[in-house]
Amino acid sequence: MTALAKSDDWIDRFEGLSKLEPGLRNVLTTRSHVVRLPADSVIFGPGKSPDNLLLLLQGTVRVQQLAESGREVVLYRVTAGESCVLTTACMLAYEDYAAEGIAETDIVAAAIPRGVFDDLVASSKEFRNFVFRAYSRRITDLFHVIEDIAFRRMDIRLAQKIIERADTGVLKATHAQLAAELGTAREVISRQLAEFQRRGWIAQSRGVIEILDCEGLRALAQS
Amino acid sequence: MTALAKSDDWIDRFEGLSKLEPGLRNVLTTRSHVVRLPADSVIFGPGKSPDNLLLLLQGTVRVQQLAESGREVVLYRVTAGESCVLTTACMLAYEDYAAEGIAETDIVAAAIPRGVFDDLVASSKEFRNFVFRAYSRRITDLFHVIEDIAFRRMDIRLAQKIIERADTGVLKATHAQLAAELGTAREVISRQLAEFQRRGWIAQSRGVIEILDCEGLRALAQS
DNA sequence: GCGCTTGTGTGACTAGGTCACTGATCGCGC
DNA sequence: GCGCGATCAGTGACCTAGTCACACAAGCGC
Repeated sequence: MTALAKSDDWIDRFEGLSKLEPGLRNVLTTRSHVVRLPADSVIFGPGKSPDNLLLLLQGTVRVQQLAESGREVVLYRVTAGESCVLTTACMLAYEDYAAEGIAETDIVAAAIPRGVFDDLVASSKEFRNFVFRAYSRRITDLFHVIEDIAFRRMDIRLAQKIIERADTGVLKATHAQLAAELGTAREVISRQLAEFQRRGWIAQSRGVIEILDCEGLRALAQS
Repeated sequence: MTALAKSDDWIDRFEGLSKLEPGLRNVLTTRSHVVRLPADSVIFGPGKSPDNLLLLLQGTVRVQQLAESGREVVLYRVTAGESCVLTTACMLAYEDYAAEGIAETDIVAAAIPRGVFDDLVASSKEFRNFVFRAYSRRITDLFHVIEDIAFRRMDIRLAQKIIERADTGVLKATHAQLAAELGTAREVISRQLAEFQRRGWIAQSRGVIEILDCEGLRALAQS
């Protein structure tokens, strides 16, 4: 709370905000507060619309869509230096959505109340640009999700996902989690991974995928 | 051009704008202009980002996503009384999108230049609400598209689409067009429609589907 | 009528999703 | 260390959806 809340240096972590006029920087820091949330917190979701715009300082938030069937797809992730615009500005109006945002790690974020958000949009062209660019970013993310789900092959999408999310050649995730990432069923992931393993691209153990042949995966991912 | 452009009564066709202060109504009418476009005009698309926000007065605009493979999905439609917010505010920033907006009928729309849009967002809380609600609407539409594509069965989606788009019991569309609506292949539509026909729910002829048993379709659509 | 274009029907095949399981592995309490 | 419940992974049978390569049919201009 204290150290971060009293300085305004977090503002500079946001590309579009660094050029904000000093007066408005002040508004931002004095009228927002820094919050910390543990991993797995539900930031927003059906029946829980937030009344703050969150600017993420540390950690990542996963935004996913749930179906009644219980299946899910990951829509996008908000990482440090990005904002959760869709939550505040959008969710207000149409409540029949089924997306939720979950803290994937412990997070630190600046929370801007609705009223302050509105004031800033009114008074700063910089801030408006920041907001609309953030929207733009998210919406193009959604377009990509749609394109992937509708038109791309699962093996390619899975290979991409593994490369994208593998940290130092190792990915800690269960088959069920990967299935939820890609909006498919667990069995499909199991079968695809078995095939990747057969080809010598990966090694598997419970909850862990180790990349053995990154080139093999990449070749598939790019096709 | 003339009659519509000189009066401001079109503003009242937009729910969120009717309460706009008189001064801003004036800004809207004097600094925007009414445009007419023929059916099939490309409003925006890859390589063609618009520099006006369109408020649709008459007609409908279809927004669809194209894949390199040539396949497409319809994302949503903008109808009279709605605005094309995603086009202006979003497309500015991230250019690597593959969505396009097409006039589905001849259209009449009020075109608000970027600068005027920005001024209005800055000066009117009403207008901000209008804009953010419009965003909200579109984004929830996208969520529904994702949910449909990822988790719903084709036969159900097709039945819904037929009901939704059939005018007085008749739908003029080719199988290929319906396939593009739903992001699937033409053959899939042909087979599903053959099945619907076999069940006596519809009759088909070249480019036309006639609903014979709306209840049958509806029962499927709601399951 | 003849040919062209566009729309539709079909069979064979592959990819992906569902269902109903079994077996493996882990953490934990005792 | 042992047993046990919970979680994770593997598998076969089956169904739905998408792909490919066609044939066939309807409208249209000339």
